[in-house]
Amino acid sequence: MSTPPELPHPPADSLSLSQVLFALSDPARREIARNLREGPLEAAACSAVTADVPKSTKSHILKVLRESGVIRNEPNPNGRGRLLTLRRDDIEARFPGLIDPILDADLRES
Amino acid sequence: MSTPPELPHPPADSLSLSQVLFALSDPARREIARNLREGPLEAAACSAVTADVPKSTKSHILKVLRESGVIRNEPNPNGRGRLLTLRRDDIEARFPGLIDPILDADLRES
DNA sequence: GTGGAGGTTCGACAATTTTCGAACCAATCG
DNA sequence: CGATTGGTTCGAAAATTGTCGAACCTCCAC
Repeated sequence: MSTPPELPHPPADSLSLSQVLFALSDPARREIARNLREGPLEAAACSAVTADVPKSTKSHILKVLRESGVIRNEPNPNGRGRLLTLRRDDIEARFPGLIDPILDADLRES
Repeated sequence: MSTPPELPHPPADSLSLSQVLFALSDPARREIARNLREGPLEAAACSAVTADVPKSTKSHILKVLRESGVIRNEPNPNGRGRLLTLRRDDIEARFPGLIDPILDADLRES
């Protein structure tokens, strides 16, 4: 019956700044967001997290990003696995100018 | 001899994005930063935190902000108590465009 | 169907963060 | 000199986060 893993996402107009900043305050989570800048990716293809971390941990990382509204995580329409999308427009609409400086900054982070 | 409560501050060129974002991911801490936008303030005059919170707690809040490099906390040159300053230029130099959207956003935060 | 591969959830435990009282410190005012 | 004001530091206890194995689910491929 019900298409199962349809995970909950916060609506675009109720994103919380605290949650977004918190989610992006972690390098690993930020790296994923940065991976999605050029477009959606299959979860399995996310570098740096593809790394040597147990899948339950990876799943938790994605959960924080999803629940904060930073990414969307949905079943891959055409293909297997899940598709991750940066919710750039939603974030930009609610917190104009916020997302780019954050993702740009990592390029020169120590 | 040494003027005592000279608290340590991270140098401008070594601010960590993770630490800055984390510090600003908390509404109370963000509110203080916002209070300092128009210029330095005596610590005792910080609204919202002047609120009903024990001083040790308030001091801890300031510590997180200071150690992340968001604010400077120094003895008040002319006057009693301490002077808080937003390290706007330092943050801007290291993470261009980051600070304003964050502080602006609170105006419309739920 | 059976067997992965890909992924979520749950529970437990470790690690970090928060909160707050108590002790302490420095400067100012009587 | 006290005493008061404004503030930091230190524990310790509470709350939140992070990590990871085990169990489970689901879509393919065979």
